[in-house]
Amino acid sequence: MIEVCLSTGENGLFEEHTKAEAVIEKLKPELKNKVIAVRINGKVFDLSTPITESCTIEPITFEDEEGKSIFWHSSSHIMALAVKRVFKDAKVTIGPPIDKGFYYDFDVERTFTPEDLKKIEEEMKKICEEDLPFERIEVPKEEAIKLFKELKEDYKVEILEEIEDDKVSLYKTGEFIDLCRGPHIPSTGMVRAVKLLSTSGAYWRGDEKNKMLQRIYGISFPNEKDLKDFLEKLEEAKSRDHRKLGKELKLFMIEEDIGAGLVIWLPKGAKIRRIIEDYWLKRHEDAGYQLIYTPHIGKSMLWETSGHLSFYKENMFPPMELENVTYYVKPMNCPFHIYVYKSEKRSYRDLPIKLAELGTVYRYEKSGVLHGLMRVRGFTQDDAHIFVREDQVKEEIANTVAFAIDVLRDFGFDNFNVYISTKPEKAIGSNEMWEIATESLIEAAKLVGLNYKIEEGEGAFYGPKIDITITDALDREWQCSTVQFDFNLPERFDLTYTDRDGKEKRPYMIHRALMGSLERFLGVLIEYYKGNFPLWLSPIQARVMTITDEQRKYAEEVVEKFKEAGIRVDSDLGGEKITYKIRLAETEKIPYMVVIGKKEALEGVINVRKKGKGVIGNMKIEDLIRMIKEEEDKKGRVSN
RNA sequence: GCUGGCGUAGCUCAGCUGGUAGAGCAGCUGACUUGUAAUCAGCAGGUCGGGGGUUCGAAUCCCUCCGCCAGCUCCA
Repeated sequence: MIEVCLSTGENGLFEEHTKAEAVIEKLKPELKNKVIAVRINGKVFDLSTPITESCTIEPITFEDEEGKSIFWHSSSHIMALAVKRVFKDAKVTIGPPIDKGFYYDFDVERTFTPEDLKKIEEEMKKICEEDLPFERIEVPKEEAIKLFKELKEDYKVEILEEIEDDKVSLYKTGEFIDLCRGPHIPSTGMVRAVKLLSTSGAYWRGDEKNKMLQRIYGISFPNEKDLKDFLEKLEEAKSRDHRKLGKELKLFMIEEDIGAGLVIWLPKGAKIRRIIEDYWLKRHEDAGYQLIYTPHIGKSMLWETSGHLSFYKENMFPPMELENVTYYVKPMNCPFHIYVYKSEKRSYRDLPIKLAELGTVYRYEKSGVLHGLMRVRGFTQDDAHIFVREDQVKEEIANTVAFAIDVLRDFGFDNFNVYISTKPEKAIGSNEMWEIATESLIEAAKLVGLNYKIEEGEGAFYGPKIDITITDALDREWQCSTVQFDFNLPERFDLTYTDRDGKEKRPYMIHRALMGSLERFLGVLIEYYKGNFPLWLSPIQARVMTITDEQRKYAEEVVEKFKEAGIRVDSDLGGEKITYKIRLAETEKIPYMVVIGKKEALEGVINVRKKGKGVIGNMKIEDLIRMIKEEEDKKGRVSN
């Protein structure tokens, strides 16, 4: 007999080789049909695993992240079985769980149509009703290769040939056998709700040079309700899509006739941008940056020296030639900033020199990657380059990261992801310098209290970097802030300063952008706030509206007073009913609605309604002005 | 760029298997003068993304280009 404990506290004595599921059924019957797999001594196993020694078993359910992964992984096997039933010649490749659901890649003669998806989904439901067990089979690798060769599953053979172990595990579900590490749910009956979401092409092993396979994405749950909730959330997410809201709120447009990926800022969006720019300017001057302006194009020699023509050419707009000189539209601002540095002889006393610019750059992005404001071909970076001495590296990086975070917090962002990318295989600069720079980035992150992830080897060849991403409505991450160390450009452009000892030394350079690009930043802001911008960013802060024509004159006086107080106000004094005007203002997401009727005009007050909250009541004009000012000062650091 | 889907009025969308376009909102005009999320009536608005083809006839079928959406790849 062996003693088995559950992590939830129960324990009991069992025969050796009792299966994990039997143990759980005995000790904690309420978990039956809920437990997906078990963890024994830190490792995850199938429920059918026999227990061979005394141990503690931790049941894993769908509530656990790991449980979801297993559940969805098993769902992808079910999908593969369904596809094999519907399309006999389909070859299977890989099918992992993902963040929300699963996919499986198939090699098929023709692509899947939406009707095919329906058929496959129906077949999956059948398979779930059949309640087929997932059987684990361990075989020698050679035997597995032989098996998959017979089954003509070339991709599986290819994967097997790269596996080093002599023994591999297979999982059999119905007539479908897949090479798989496991673990899996006990049987297909556990999946009670399944929905196939989309198809797409995907390169075998993610390599553009390989054959394109057909991928099917799906989601599944242990009950119908979870699926319903999931689909509702998807719908909800769509409603906060910045492309939809941008159109509805008239913030920006991207017009086919003008060009893909080229953004037009409409008056209201432009207003927000202007507010952001003014704020940005002030913050940068306060932080010791010097603001500059540089041209949009530069001679090819510039880009040869910078290395862009050898490392970045495929992302640059094609050259233009006039008077025998070739020019390129700038994809980055750095070379220009470097020339500003070079415009004077620099002393060690001058450093750090911080040059900032809202620089508009153009990059060729493949048509398939364009995405609203998030990925465009022309955008304005809130760019800056900091030239420092070696002994200033740490401090300046810490300052810059803290600055970035502080700015993001003003915009209301509080949970972002921070990534620190370290030295890649191909890199320039000494190990020592890489270490100092990387260490500085890590220290800076710690100093500001950030949780960060290290991305090994993901740095640029010229230096390590720290990136801060913000998540959009559909949980896709977008990089906004970046602080990048550069050992390369100072060398290429032969930057120097005269040190205390009279010798010429090479400065280090830090590229940084806080918001990244104003376009992307606006996109992220729209989704984050669902279009309900905090007051300091609202293009219109208050709208004055009248109940009848009689109040027009008084209303105009009220508007004037708001304007004098520096509040962004507009008015709706037309002949429509007040209910209509209110509805309009609500859909336009105007924070404060000022209603003026007979009573208010008579008493010289205003009636105030707050968006989404309803009527606040009557007050003096000055009271609302004060309220607005106070709210404005908090910027995004308050939830509204 | 690749795979699939899609492109009809300013916006949101309808238009069955081919028979030369329709609604709501917005716009304009007029009436209504209204108390916190849609007052009524009338008018106007479209080379059905561009080009080519099949057909007696194309928004509808085919080809091609452009753009959009999802994903892949990329993202110095």
